[in-house]
Amino acid sequence: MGTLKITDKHNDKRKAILDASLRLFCDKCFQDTSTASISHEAKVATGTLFLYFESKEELVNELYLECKGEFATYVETGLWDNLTFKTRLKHIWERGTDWCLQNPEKMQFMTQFSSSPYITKLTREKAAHHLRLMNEVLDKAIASKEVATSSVELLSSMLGGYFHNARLFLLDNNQNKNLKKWKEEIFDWIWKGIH
Amino acid sequence: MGTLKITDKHNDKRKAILDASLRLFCDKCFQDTSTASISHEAKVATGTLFLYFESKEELVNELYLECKGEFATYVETGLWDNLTFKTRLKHIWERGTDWCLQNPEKMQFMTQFSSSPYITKLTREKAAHHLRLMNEVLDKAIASKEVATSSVELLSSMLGGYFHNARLFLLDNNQNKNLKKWKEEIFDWIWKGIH
DNA sequence: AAATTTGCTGACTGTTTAGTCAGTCATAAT
DNA sequence: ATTATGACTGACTAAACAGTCAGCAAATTT
Repeated sequence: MGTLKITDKHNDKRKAILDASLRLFCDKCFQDTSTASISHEAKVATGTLFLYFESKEELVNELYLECKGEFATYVETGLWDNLTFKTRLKHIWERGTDWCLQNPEKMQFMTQFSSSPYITKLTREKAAHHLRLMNEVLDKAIASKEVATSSVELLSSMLGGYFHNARLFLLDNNQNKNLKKWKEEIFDWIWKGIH
Repeated sequence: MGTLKITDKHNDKRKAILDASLRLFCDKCFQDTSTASISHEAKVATGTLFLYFESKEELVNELYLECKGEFATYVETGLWDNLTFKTRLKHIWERGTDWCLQNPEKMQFMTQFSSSPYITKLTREKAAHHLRLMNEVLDKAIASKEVATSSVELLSSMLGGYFHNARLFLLDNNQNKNLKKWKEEIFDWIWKGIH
């Protein structure tokens, strides 16, 4: 890859390619989305894609990281240290849900690629680092015995899965007028389970 | 596909191809597993695969259906009508967990392909039909008000996700001596949440 | 105004793959 | 023993794809 100067114009093309990738990867899987179709959707030449990203794999890893980063930034905004554990957990639940409902494509993409072999270990580590504030909330709650569990890993895994499934369910039923009621019902449910 | 007589020999080849597919699909995704490699692993010629399955897609759909069917049969064995809801839910949890721990490759394959675009709507419907006894348990519990929820879909989705995540967690920590304790802790957790 | 640099283009290539089909071989029927 | 059947084979093909590169055009420098 020739080194490109980082300018506004540069970022426009880069963003156009990432946006096009997001749309296409949601429709088809990694292998069935050709670099040619991404370039076409982004309205750049086939070669341009490889100026901005070394390979198709690097492209999808970058996209994954940007989505996770955006999610983490949104969720962790306002997650102050001095709040109670329940308030902080509710904050994560509320803002996480909001972001997912407002960014269905990004949510779908992250779900689809979270178990993909094309996302490298390094990318996963970087993504986990983005979410470190959220993990701190759990760690502190366990340390201060606010949650009864025999294993940190178990709690973290279950809660992650819980949130994830619930968000997917709400996303599937986004049109429904009971959305707000369901959101509250699910949180109560989670809280009953872990407390 | 020419029509093949169904004999023991026939079933041997068919099974060899399905077994090889399972092993390879766990390693790589659909697109990165070539029919040539499946044939090689199954010790048959490349053309033979297409005598038993019309296409690579039909092969993966058949494999998916066989796995789901095997799981359903195992879980639903002994799931009698006359037991209490809690006993029946515990039965599903216990046997579901056992099967997953004993069939890690099939579990991995089902997880990987449950959100794959290569599994058709028809296959999903057939798979759901295999699991209808389990769904009956939920329906009856809701009808008899043993579970408080505002939505059958919500309960079903959350419980499915719960079980699924918990099984994945136990599978990841299969070697651990706390396995039995964790299994019980998770069930109590689930029960606390829904009851 | 000329020269140089740099972003961008898209036709092209080497490789890989699903699926085919003409032919072989083992078994069964006559 | 001869013929017939049908499972099985594997070299082959047409299509698709990631990534390249020689050249162009616009911007920047001299």
